[in-house]
Amino acid sequence: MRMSHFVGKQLKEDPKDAQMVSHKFLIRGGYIRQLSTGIYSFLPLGFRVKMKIEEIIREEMNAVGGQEVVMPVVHPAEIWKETGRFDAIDESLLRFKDRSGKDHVLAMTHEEAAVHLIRNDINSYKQLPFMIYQIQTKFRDEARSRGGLIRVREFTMKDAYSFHLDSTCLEKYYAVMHEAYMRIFRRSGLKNFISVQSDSGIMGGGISHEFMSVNSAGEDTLFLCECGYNANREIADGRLPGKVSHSDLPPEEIATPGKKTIQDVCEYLKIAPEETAKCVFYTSEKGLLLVVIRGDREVNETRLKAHLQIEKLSYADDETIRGCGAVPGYASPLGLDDDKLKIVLDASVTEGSYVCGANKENTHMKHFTPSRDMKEVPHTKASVYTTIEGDLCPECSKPLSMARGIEIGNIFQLGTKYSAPMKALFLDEKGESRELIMASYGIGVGRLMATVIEDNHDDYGPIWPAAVAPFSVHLNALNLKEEKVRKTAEGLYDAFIREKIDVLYDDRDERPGSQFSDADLIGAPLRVIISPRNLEKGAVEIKRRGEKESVNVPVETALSKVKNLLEEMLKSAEI
RNA sequence: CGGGGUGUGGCGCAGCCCGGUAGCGCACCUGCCUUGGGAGCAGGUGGUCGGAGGUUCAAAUCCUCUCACCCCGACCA
Repeated sequence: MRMSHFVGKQLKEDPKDAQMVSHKFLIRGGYIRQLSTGIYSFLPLGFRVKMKIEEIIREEMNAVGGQEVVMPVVHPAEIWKETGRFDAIDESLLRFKDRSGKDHVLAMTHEEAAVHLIRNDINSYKQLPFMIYQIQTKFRDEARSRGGLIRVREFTMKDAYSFHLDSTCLEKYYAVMHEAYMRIFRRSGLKNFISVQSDSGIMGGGISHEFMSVNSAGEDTLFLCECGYNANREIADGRLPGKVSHSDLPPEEIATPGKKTIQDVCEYLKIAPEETAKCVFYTSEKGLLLVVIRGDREVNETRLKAHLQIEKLSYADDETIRGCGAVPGYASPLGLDDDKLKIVLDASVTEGSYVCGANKENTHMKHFTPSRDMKEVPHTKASVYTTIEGDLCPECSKPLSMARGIEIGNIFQLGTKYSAPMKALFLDEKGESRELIMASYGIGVGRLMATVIEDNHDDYGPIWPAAVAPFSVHLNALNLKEEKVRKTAEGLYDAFIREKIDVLYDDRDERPGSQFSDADLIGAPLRVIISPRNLEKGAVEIKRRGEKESVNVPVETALSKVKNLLEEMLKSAEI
């Protein structure tokens, strides 16, 4: 490609909107342009990178038996009603009517469409297992998009769906996909990524993993251990460090006038928050809930929902709290109207003694010892506190460290969550009708592209790994007015094209500084420079993006040298 | 959805407080000159100042409403 006619200009200044490095370079480099909040066009440069990434994904999906399909972006509401998600999902599912008034949605994911696609086609266990995948546009009406391609509303996603006859088969394939994902991210050039256990939320069923690029600008909070335990904050199960103090004394009331918050109580009584227990009231579709948790800890609502199998959770108001006999600000799990609420005793307070509310205005109680005092009170035990840095690894008991991450992919074991309501059945060996067992696997292509920049850049622009670079070679001709320069450059350009090497030829009569700056933003792994200075010695210069040193080679050997270097770079990326 | 902020040529901004009919840098066009890290000189093109209404002899500037976009938070299949 000749740069003189290449669409997508490189910008000198950072766009005002951008905070993240990848966002700045994607705009400045001429990769993408924003059309609306969270909605972007891809310029030729961005499209090329996107295609390269998609090709890696395609290869890896095909390598594990994937069969590529295309599914619609516009779905009739019916299939989403079959699974109940039409009503269950919030406004992020964009709903609209067609001319006849029929409800439709813009697909945010394709479980329903995939099941619909195969349910009449699959009827025997002999056809199982199999996997289909798509690389397509999806839409989620995110409450808040940000960070360029990191969090958008319209995006390209690779989604795969596998179908199995039993959970053994599913688990086996799930592990195969996990490996394929690791290869995809490695080949794309990510430097620091991990898979973490995650919550499956509305998606579904059982075990799930998120693939996270560790990045301080990431949106997710992760807890990591050197033993290999990695978990998203939503599912992390760090153990509490330190000893608990235990008292054999009976509960004893203590006046705490006007002290309603943990902080106030602690200052007043001169104790630490971890010596208190607090009562957190929630309303849910299963009624009023009370979580008794250590004063310094927060309730992890994701874990609470998962534990109680509920979907909706919100803080209860004071009036509701009084309704079960509790006094807001001074609440205690003791002496409540037990059939009006469900009490959850969090693992942070199952042992030890605490200061807790006394269910009386302006009064708390000391020596509250749940293991003893809760014996007569109906309750369930659960671990629903939020893990913090320094908690101990649930697997090896070393302290956990905290990190931020960008979610670049996820895999879910769905079970029969979709196949059951959508009646995707097959006949097993015994001739009995059974529901298909499913899993789904997603990768955000644009987000992955941005993350590759986050992991591979310097102050001047992206340093694309050869496997995903928009061009392999950036050919600079310094001073085109010199006939010799022009001839050599044109000759090499033609040679690269003949050899099917992706080359971007800067044939503009720009000064060297401008050419180099633009080349840095475009980030091709190899730069070939033709200049009067070098040509006097019959040489052209070859330089790797991101490295200071360059080599001069005779004009005649430039082509083969470039070919060798590219091969070498690609090989080192294939692991 | 809550809090904060910004809208003025393609991009980045000044002008607004204190009303008088739009300016700077970059980019772009022409010419000269220059060629190893975003040169220089000269001359140009391009904007109903996000939109609507109002106040006024006069509005980018003051008032009201509205839309868009950004940041923090909530949410996130």
